[in-house]
Amino acid sequence: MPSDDLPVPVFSKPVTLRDVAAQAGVSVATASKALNGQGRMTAETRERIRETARRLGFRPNSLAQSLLRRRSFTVGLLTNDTYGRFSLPLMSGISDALVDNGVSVFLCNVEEDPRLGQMHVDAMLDKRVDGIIATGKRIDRHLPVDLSNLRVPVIYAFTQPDPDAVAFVSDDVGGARLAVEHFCRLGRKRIAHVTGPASFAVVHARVQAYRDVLVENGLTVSEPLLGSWSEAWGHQAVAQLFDGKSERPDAVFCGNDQIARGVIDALRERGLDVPGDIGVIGFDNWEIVAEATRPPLTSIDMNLVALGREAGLTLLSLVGGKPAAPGIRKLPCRLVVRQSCGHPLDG
Amino acid sequence: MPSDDLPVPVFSKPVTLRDVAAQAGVSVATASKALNGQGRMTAETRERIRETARRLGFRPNSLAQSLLRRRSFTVGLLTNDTYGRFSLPLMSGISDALVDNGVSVFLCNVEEDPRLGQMHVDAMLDKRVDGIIATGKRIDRHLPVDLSNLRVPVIYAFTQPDPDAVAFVSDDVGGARLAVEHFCRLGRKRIAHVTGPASFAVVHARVQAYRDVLVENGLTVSEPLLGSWSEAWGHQAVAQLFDGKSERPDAVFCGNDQIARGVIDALRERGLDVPGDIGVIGFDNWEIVAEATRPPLTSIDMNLVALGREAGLTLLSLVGGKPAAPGIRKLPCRLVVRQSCGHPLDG
DNA sequence: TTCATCTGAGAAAAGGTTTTCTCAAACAAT
DNA sequence: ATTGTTTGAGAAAACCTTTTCTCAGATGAA
Repeated sequence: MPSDDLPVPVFSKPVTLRDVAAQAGVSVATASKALNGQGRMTAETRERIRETARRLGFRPNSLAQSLLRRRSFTVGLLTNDTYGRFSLPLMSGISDALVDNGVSVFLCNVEEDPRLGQMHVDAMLDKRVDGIIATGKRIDRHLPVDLSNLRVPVIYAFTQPDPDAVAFVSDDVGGARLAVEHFCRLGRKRIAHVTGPASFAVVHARVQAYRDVLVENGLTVSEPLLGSWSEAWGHQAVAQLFDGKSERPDAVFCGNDQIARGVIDALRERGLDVPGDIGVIGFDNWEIVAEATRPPLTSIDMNLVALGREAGLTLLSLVGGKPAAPGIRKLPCRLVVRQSCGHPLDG
Repeated sequence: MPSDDLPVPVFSKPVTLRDVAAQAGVSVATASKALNGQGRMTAETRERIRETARRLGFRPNSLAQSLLRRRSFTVGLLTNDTYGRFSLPLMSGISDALVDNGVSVFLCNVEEDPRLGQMHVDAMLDKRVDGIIATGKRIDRHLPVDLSNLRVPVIYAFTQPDPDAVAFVSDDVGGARLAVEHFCRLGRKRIAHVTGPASFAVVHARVQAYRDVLVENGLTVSEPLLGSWSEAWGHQAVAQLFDGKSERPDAVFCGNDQIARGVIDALRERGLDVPGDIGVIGFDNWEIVAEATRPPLTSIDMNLVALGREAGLTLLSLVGGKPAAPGIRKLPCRLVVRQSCGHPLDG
């Protein structure tokens, strides 16, 4: 027994407003108004049209709507970080903020290629995106694209912004302070800093914060060890720290979680106990690393999902016509305590 | 001295074909034909229109074009893997294939939420995507969306497909064979297998391949150790392998790189040399893990970028009207030799 | 009855492009 | 001089929806 009142799936051509109007015996204008709650008509007419639309499985063609409204409910997301540790949570936050508002996201990877970047920006503009978000894997490098003087609003998230643009980045200085201050609170006295290469702006920012906190707490500042962002460097750094030339640290603040992992492994190999003898704090809170470390790694989380969400929401308000003050907004990091930093020491 | 012949950036409204036509003193129809190389007109007229368009910085409105052509040069990419190890290289390959053909990608994360999934699929269809690609983080699980009987072609990549759909997955059996056969070629005799939980289909597929290769080579098959996908399990597994109850292995094939790393660390802690005493091969070739392992990890790469590219190209040909045989295509893995598997043994 | 107001609904324009159809002018052939 | 063909270019329809304008009929007041 065929059930005639089930919505019939449409296989061939999509059903248009014209179809609905014809079925309901009204004009397309009336049909449109009925479905959008606009215009004046009898409740009976409106309901009949709505019912017809429902029965036919009508869905308005966004292309036609966008063409008319000059608003596509679509934004472009540029990145140069395909495999990225940072851009993924970022993008997750951005998507969250946008899809909740019915906005779709064009994802474009521009690599390091200006030609590719220009191509993508042009394509986005041609497709009439409502706005563009630029994200990257480094806070101190530009994407290889020129986003100044576009016809749509632009937001930068975790990448070097143009002057006078609206941008969101993590507060690296604050994050570094969180880590070092936590060590101070725990009673550690000789806090070392092992971090990445000097070519990164964040390295200098965090080093400065590290120094500041030590001075504020009346502790002696030892020279930070700059290297690469790798586990191998963490190993090496431990060798340097324990070469006997200087006083042994009782805590190490690391520039990222991979370095921290290298440090912890090297310490264990030397028979030193973490956190008993030496506390370790990492940076990035990359769970896959932080949780595999023995003991699990205390780390600084840059709240990238929240940062992305903030960027998305701000873009939407910009698109909606609300102005936003240009400038760089730094969003706070948070300390995620696991076991590698230890408990308060006695005394 | 102002240079009048520089292209003037357009700040306000986008310039339309109508503007170009007016400036060039022709009708929009003629202008359209001139720019698209269609119709008949004097070379002079065509060039004048082209020059005018160039000068005005004209770019056709994709929305209008798509509306008319019923083709948007846009595809939707569904995933349930926001942070994923697997979906990222996959997406990178897909994007590659598509952007080279001028197609933009809507990225949609559907999490595990069928309501969200339906929302995204509807939005894509409303925006008249030319096709949809579904990717996931697991080969043996469906995305929480129904993609059957859509009006556009659908391709599955690295996720459980609907019956009769076109799908691409990695050849896990082949990959496992590559690893175990490599050990055999190197002269290893007692090859163990440490892998993930039984709830994963790939675990069984690889176990079977592992057994087959051992039998084919006349080696004794020891019971594979099933656990979790973590480093910690790798550690534990080594404890089991060396509990003295059974003969010690001289090689371990691991279900992923994290397990392999745990295995190698545990072996080193027991004073065993990798690859001297025991060879280790991982799976996934996650460079960040494989290269940080000491010694660097030999691993099986699933060629996910290539898989993604293949999926993208196939979708395009489907969109172009060329039929594709339904079914699951398995793409080969490859062995990436680093140091943990060792060199051929004497004898 | 006449005028004003209100009501329900359709006609038409707009958004920007592509494509088919039409047409006048120029030219060649008879 | 008449007919047929080619050429260059414009008019108009189409894609689908939204919105403004228009209008006939109904209602109410004078």
